[in-house]
Amino acid sequence: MGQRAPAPLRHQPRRGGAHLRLQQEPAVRRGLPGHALDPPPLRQGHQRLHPPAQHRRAGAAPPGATHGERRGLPHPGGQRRARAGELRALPAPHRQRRPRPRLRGPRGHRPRQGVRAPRAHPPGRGAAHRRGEEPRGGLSVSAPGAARIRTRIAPSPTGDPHVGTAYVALFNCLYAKKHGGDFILRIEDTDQVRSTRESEAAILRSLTWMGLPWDEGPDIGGPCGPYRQSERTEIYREHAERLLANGTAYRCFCTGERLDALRAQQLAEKTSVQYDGACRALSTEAVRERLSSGHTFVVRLDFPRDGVTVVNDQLRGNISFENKQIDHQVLMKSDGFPTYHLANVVDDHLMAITDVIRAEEWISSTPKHVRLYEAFGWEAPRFHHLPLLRNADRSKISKRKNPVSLDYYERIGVLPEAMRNFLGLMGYSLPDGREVFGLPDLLESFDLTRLNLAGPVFDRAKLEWLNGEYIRKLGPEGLADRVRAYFSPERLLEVAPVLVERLARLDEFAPMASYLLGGGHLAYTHELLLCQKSRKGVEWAEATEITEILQRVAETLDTVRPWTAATIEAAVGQLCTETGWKKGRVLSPVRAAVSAREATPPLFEIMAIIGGSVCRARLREAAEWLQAHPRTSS
RNA sequence: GUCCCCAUCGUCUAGUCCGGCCAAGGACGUGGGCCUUUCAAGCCUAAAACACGGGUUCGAAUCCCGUUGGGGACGCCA
Repeated sequence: MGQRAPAPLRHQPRRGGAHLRLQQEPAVRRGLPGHALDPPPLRQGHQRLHPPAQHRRAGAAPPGATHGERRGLPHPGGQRRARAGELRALPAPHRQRRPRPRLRGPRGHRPRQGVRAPRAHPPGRGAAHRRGEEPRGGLSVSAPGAARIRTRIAPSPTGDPHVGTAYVALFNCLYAKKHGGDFILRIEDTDQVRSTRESEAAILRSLTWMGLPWDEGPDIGGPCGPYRQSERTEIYREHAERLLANGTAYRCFCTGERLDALRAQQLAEKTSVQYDGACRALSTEAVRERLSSGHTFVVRLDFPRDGVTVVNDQLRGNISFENKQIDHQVLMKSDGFPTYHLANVVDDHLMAITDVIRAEEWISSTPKHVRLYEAFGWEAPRFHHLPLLRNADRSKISKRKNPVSLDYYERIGVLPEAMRNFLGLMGYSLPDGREVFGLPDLLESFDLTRLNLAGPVFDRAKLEWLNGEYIRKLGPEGLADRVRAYFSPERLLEVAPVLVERLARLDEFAPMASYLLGGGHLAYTHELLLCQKSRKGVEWAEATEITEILQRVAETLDTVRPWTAATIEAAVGQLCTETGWKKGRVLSPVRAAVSAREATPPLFEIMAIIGGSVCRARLREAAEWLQAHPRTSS
């Protein structure tokens, strides 16, 4: 796939990439109200295209496999869907992945309460839509009762585009395409303080670079828009109102100070840390009084103390949580914006998401989401929790221990197809053991239940080997093409201004621009990083001090957006005032870290050219190098 | 601390559901060798793992229980 185009999956909204267009039939209408969210049936002809995958885990059957099918039992047509509907809601042990009920939860008690859906079976999504709850914009992808598979990636625009986002996006995209469905991009910018448009743009750019096309999103629109949560606040407000009205949520007037004190106390007492429900007991009058006197408040989700809430994870089976362990989550912040929990449930419902495929870190808040679906009277989507990418020390992947920005990998010349392939190797494997493969190969046998649930370490050595494989496959002409795109005219023009005054001959351009254009590893030395040269002579700084400076600068630069010489200078300047560090003390090691040279064009200009993701990575790399190479003597 | 998830070479993994074909296979990395003016690539080769303890069974990497270890969550972040 690599040779044909840099991004084999063209961005073709509503049509899917050419290589991925396996099934594009219209959404199938099911005539059975009340079961809109039954595992959607596989299309006619699906079996021809894709022989049934072998499902290792009973509880993780593909959409369309009913209980009976999973167990290899006959299923009389009439009963079949109803039974499946029940099973979706019941904490029934048969749905578990393991052959025999593996009871979870404390003391191995079989969960009995908590999942309330089965009795008053909530109206299916179709019914809800008919009542006028269809997404803004009217158009209906999800016709009543439609079973078209819809997945989404919902990044938060609060920083660099994250490799974990790409990982989750990959599997969402594959799952949707495998089942002939839609893959939606939604921007979760409900954190007013940290969200930025620059970050959002960078995320869209990187996802496009990755070659994972979405069918609906903030840039291309779609029938369920807007796809930016900050533009949907009215929707959340209405929904919060509904919960307040039906008593599943309540207003909380507690101050931040009270909450902090409460948390501190609970920590000291070593009990579980959660809200004590004080405002739950507030009388209507008390609430009215506080409201009229202008107190700010948040809306919290009420959770009964008794019982158990069961989350059915498609990859893990049933997971039960004692309700008393679950906090009364804030749903609406005092700024009127929703928290992730509310926005995500409301949007997933309104956008007719059938399968929530997200990172494992969400497992523990899923019972809150389950409760929210119940509180609204909606049927929940299927949940699939992906393992977390890890650092070499097996902690959750983080920028402090690993470059995590997609922009970084693009800048250092990782090919998007290699990145996709590599991410596809994280926790996943093809049945035949192939390791070099493209999206079409992945799709052919794609089955989420093949995922290895242990968190995979993101191993750059293997990524670079894979990238080399792809480069070799390019051949000389392909390589020339790619390099031309990599050193694009625009990119050269960024570098030209700082070099134009410093060249005697054109051939000096390449060596002088190497650290500006490339992203690769720099060779650090103690002399470079620790020597502070001035008129007074040479002074050696302490490695620990320089390490700290480098780390603090990297940290400060994390949030700088847009990335320009001026903004970088301002941020570094501010850091210096805050810490009392002298500029010269800071700038010299920063220059060394970022360029591995003693002399360069003006520091902030070259940093702007090098790019934020690479600068931050180099600062951290240099700091790490210093820690790993303590200066013994001289 | 509480709750939850996970557990095969240093790393990515196959095998686990349906126990015997596994004295555990492949890949990255590492060591050695071949090829080659050199390097890379390629080829050959070596070292390298079923966390531990019980149980079930004729038989356990695979099923059950426990322990240990790792991770995540416990925000008016997502």
